Amino acid sequence: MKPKLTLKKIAKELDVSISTVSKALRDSPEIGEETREKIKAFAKHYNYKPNNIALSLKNRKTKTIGIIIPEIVHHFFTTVISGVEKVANEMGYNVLVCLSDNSFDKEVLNMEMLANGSTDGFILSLAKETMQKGDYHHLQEAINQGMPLVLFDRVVENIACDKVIIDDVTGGKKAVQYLIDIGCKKIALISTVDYVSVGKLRTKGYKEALEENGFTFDEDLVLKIEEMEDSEAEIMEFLQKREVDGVFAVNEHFAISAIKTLHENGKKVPDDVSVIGFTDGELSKRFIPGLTTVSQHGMRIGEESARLLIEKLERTPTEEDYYKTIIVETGLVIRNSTKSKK
Amino acid sequence: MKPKLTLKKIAKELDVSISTVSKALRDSPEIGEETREKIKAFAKHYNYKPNNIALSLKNRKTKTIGIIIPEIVHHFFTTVISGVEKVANEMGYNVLVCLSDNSFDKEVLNMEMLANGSTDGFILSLAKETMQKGDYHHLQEAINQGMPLVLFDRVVENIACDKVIIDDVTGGKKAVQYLIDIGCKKIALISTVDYVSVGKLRTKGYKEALEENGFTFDEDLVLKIEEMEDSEAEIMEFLQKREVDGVFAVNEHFAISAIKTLHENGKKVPDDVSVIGFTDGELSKRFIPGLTTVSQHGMRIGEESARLLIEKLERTPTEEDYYKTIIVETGLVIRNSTKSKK
DNA sequence: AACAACTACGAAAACGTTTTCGTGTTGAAA
DNA sequence: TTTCAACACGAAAACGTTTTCGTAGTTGTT
Repeated sequence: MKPKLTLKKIAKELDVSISTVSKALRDSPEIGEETREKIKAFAKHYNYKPNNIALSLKNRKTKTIGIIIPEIVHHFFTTVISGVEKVANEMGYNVLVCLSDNSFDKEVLNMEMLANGSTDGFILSLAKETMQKGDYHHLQEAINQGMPLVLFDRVVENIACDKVIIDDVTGGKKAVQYLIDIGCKKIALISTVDYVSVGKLRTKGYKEALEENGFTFDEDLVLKIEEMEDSEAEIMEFLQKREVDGVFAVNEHFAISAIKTLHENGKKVPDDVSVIGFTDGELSKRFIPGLTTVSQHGMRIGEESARLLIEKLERTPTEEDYYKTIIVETGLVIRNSTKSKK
Repeated sequence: MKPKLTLKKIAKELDVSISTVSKALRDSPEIGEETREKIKAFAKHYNYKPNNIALSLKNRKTKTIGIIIPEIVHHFFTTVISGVEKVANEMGYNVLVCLSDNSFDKEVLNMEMLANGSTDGFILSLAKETMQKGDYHHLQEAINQGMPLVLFDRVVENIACDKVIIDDVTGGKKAVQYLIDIGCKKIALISTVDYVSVGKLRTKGYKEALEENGFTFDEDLVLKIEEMEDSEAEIMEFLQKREVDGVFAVNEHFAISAIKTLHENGKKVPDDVSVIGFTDGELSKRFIPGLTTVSQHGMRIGEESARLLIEKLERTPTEEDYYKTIIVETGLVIRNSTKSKK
C-alpha cells in the first residue's frame, strides 16, 4: 500500500520547490521548459492526481452538489437523480445523495451535515412531514449562508429560490379532460391529503376540467388518503359504494389499487371503468392492463434542476440575483386502462 | 448573506487565540472554566459548525463513502442504496452516489474522481461492460492505495476484498425446486448471457434442481438474452415454439414478458404455466397476477456492505487484513403466478 | 560599465482545523 | 526570598493545494 503522491513529495524527489511543481503541472510560463517537462513526466509516470479535499479547502468550493429526497425506493425520484447525475457529471460535479425518509428532522439534519462544506449547493424535494409542519427555517438558513438551493416537485411558495416543478394542475386537468373525452360521466378522484401540494394541485386540475365541461363537482366522489399503508382497503371501500365510470388517481399506486379492487368487484377495466394514474413508472408500463398515466419526465426535472444549480454556482457573484421557476410539461401516455376515443 | 463563522473569527471577536477557541469547544481541561463557557456560549449563539473540508484535510478522512452502481432506475439497486444510507447515517457517514451506466469507462472515471480524497472507501457493483471486459485494474489500484472496497451482487472472484452477495445458485435452485414441487414437468429457463455472473449462477441452480429430481437438462429449453431492448420479442418467439408448463426467469422483466406473451398465446398463468421470477420488486408485487419470485433483500445487502466497509475504515491499521464474503440468503415469495402446492 | 528588464525559480501566506509544545502567571512549599 | 508545580493560554506546525510576491542570475541597452 503506497500512500498518495503529493506535490511535496514530487518536489523533494526532484529537488525543486513545491511552488515550482504546482506551476509546472499547471503549465505556467513562469517555469523553464526543461524543468517543466521533467516534472510533468515524473508526475505522469507516478500517476499524480491532486487531492480534492485540499483543492476544496483552497477554492472554497467542493464541486459536489447535494440532493435530498424523501425516499429513493420510488421510480420518480430515481429518474430525477439519474437526470441530476447526468448533467452534474458532464459539468464535472459529484452528487451526494441523502434521504430524508419523509422526516422533517432527518431533512434538517441532512442539510446541516451537507451545509458545512460538503456541498456547494442543494437540490431538494421536501419531506411530507416538512410540508405538514410548514417549517422551512432550514431552507432559509441555507440560502442566507449563500448556498444556492433548487427545489423540485414538492416545493413551497414563499421561499426565494429556483424551482423546477411540473404543472400539476394542467396535468390533472389533461387526465380528467381525457376521461370526459372518451365519454365518462361520473369520475372519481383518489387523492392525498391536502398538505401534500401535488395532491392539492392535481385536485384543482380535476375540478377545473369538470367545471369547464359543465359537470358539477361532487365532494362525495373524492377520496383523500392519509396513509399509504392501508390505502388499498380504503380504496376498496370507497369504490364499492359508488357507481363510477372513470377514476383519476394522483399516483400509480392508487391507480393500480383501484384497478385491482374494481376487478375484484366484477367491474371490467377499461370496459366498465376507465382509470388514469399519475407518474409514469415501471409499474404503469408493465401492469396488465397497461396504465394510462400522466407522465412526469423525472429525468428532465433532474436535468433542469442540476443545470439551474450549477449555473448559479458558476455565476460570478457580481451578477444580480433572480430566481427562475421552470415548469416541465406533463404528457399523457395512453395505454389500456382507458377506453379508446370514439 | 453572512459568511460562515470560523474559529478565527470567534477568536478575534473574543480576543483569544484560535487554539483556545478550538480547545474550549472540544472541552479541553486546559482552558479555564470562565473562558470556556464564554466561548461555548458565543459559538452556540452564532451557531458555529466546524468546516467539514478542513476537518477532512486534517484528519485525512472524509467520513463519506462512495457507492457506484450500474444503474439507479432499478428497484434492486435503490433498495441497496437505501440500506447503505441507513447504516451510513447511523455511523455518521455521508453517501456519494455515482452511476456507471453499465459503462466500463464511466466506472473507472468515477472511481478516479472519488479516489482523490472525496471518499474513504467504496461500495461497488460492477458494470456489465466491466465484467465482459474482465478488466479490474481500477479495483486493484484502489485497494493498493489503501482504499477499502466492498463489492456487492455483481462481484468478481480474484479481487481480494470484502464481498456481499446473494446465493444465486441456491436461489435459482429454490425456484426450480418449487416449480417441480407443484408438478411442473417441462421447465424453461430465461436467462442472460453468461458473462453476467448472476445469470450464470442462477442457471447453475436451475441445472442442479433438475438433476437432483431426476430431470434431464435440455439445452433447448434455455433462452439466453443479450439485449434488454428486444427481450420481449425474443421471449415471445421462444415460448411460442415450445410447450412448457413452468418458466423460471432470472429477473422480473423477463418473467413479466413471459406472462404477457403466454397470455397473448392463449395460455393461462398459472393454470397452464407457472412462472417464477427473480428480484422482488415493486413490479412483482403489483403485477396481476402477483409474481412469485425469489427475493433478494437489497436492503440487507446494502446494510451489510456499509457495515463491512465502515468496520474496515474504523479499524486501527495494526489489525491484520482479512476479507469476508457475506452471503445474504434469498427467500421465495409465493404469489399468484404459480399453481398452489397440491 | 551601469542599469533596466527578463527569466526562472523559491518563500510564504492562505483556506479552517487540531495538536504539540512552549511560556508567562500564579500560589504554595522550602 | 527562592523554587517549582500547576494553571491558562498562545505560537506554530501540519494536512495539500494555489498564488502572490520577492529575488537571484542572466540578458540587453545605451
